[in-house]
Amino acid sequence: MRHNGRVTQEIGKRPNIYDVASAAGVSKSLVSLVLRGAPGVSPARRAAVEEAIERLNYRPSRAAATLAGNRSRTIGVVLDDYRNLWFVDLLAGLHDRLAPLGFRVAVADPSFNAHLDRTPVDGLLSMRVDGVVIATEPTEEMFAAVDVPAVVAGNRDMVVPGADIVANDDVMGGRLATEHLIGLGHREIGHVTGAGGAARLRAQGFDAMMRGSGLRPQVAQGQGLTMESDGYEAALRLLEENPSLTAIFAANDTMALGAAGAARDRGRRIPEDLSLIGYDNSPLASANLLRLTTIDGRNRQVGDGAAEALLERMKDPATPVHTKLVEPELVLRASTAAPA
Amino acid sequence: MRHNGRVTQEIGKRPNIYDVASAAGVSKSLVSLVLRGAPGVSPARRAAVEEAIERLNYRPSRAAATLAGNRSRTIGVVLDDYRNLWFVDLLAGLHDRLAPLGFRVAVADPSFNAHLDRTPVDGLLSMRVDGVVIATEPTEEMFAAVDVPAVVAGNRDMVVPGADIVANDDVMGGRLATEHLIGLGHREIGHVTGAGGAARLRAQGFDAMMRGSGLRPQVAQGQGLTMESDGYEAALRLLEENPSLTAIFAANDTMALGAAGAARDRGRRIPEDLSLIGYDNSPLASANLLRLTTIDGRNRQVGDGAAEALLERMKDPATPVHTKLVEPELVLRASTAAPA
DNA sequence: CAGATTAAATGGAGCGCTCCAGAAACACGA
DNA sequence: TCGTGTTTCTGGAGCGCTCCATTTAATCTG
Repeated sequence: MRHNGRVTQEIGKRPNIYDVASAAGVSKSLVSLVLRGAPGVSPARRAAVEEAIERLNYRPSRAAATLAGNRSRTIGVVLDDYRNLWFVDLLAGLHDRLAPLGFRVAVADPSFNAHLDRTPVDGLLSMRVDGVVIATEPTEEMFAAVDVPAVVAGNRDMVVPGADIVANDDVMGGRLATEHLIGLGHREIGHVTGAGGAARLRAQGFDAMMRGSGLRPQVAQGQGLTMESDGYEAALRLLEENPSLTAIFAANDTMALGAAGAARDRGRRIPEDLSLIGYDNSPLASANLLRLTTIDGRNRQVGDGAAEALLERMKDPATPVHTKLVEPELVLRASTAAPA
Repeated sequence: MRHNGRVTQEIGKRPNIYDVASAAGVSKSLVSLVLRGAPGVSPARRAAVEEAIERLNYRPSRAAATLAGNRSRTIGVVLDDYRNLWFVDLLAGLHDRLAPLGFRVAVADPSFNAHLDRTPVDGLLSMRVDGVVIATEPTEEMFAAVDVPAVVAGNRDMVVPGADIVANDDVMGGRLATEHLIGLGHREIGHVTGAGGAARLRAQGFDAMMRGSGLRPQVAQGQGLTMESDGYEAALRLLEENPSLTAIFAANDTMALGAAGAARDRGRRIPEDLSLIGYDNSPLASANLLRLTTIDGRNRQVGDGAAEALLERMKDPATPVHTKLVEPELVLRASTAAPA
């Protein structure tokens, strides 16, 4: 009723669906169908609506669509830290799987909480996301709030009840890295680890492989998390404790960078005097200065799997919770070689 | 009217503002005031409302708030590429300035376009952002669409009409880096540059400083943009063309990493045989392996300035367009030294 | 070619907030 | 006690969509 008398759009006002409808000579409902790419719209009308949209420079209101539809067609991703680049492929994987289905991806950063929001999840729930990907260590507070399908990406310490887990197989990756070094002939191998579930599992793979081969696992943990400086410091300690060490497996590429610094500072050339292997296959690893042999966790696949799990749970919330592990693979570069 | 008869919230339904209102024994309008942190609410009622919110686990609908208020209290940021970490400080600066005023920050990635959206700006406009920060090279299409206050962060090739520009002073930074090398005693200095406005200006600063000191500017541009491999390749060329080169200034830290690889491959130690200076003061620069002397563009300040400009233009859209340059500063580390 | 079936298009009723004009409650001096 | 401000609080009217039950148009079938 309010719109019946309107023939032209008032100037200075953003056009809405009614403006488009009257410009195209159709009903607002038809415009809505075109916007959502629904089937069962005649080509002629669809074209007319699209032309009107173009002509009016119309842009649909996400807010109205979300409110009316009671769903945002958006998947929220909780991120740790932008400096750790593993999330880039994760996002790409999520997007590739979700975009064709009309879903958007929205990122929430724990450090960027808005007024009243206690956790980044609050912000996402306020925007009525249809699902949540937790790509950080979950907290009690966080998952107490979640009432939409959720999946935890990456291996974590805490388990979120009701959430699927999709991650690369960190234990296997740790084993793979260690196996590679042993295969090269190394016997004195150190592992630089950090805090967090993924690092723990990688260490576990290292430990299992070493013991399985009758070798002594030597591990050093950085003071902090899994940063460059932690890798540096831990590698330094490793090298000090056992000067006959010929290889180091770092829990991730960033720590491997730190380990490379430690090796340089101790006069050890890579790979001649010390083999070094990282984890993540980050852009860093392919740098010419390092040419770092590493493990690729195939995070794009993890993103794809996370999207898959979310989609399934959105269709049927009663789907039993499951864990999906993506097989990691060894990426050979120039930082590992047979011991002298 | 629809809500008058409702005493308790139906189970399984998300509570809304009316549920909170009746639980707290106040009107929905009062709840709205509390939600927005408005003044002029008695402490007693405010507490009652907050208690009800807590008890019902109520989470306001952003969609409804945006729709009703005709504004989202959100600033959109268009990002280039997550791998280039300069945006991290930019976001932090934006957030710190904006969050206390109740604004959120939403990120749009050009590679992640949704259905119907031609540019990442479309997505942001659909969510009715109150302002846009363009932290990437703008395109014609992009700014044709923008009808909210906009600011371009960083120096770009294209000028967006009506948008303020906030950036670090790349020319000055280029001059600073070059001055540092000259001051150290270097005479044969090369510059590794890339595509894009910022790189061009940094090269300009390099050029000016070299000529001003009566030295010959030697520049090599990578094939691609400003990636590690481009830095590697360009530095290799530089070293080949002029073996007596004693210092290289790279357009950013990532390219500097590439240049460090080139130096290593040509048997040049840093800083003994070759001084190297980067730009951006990224986490990479502080790595122990590089200890890279670099220029800090103070992107946090840039973010702050961008927020400031947006806020001003939101208050008064007629504010004349202006450019704000943040003074960069030299960060001394171990990759530069006097020539042998 | 009438009747049945299917496809295409429509109008109304919300979704959950904000904004605004005005009502109610409170304060205070004459 | 009563005006007269000054706070504080309230109800109504949308915001621009989606969803759904219907209507209308097109197509088929014997």
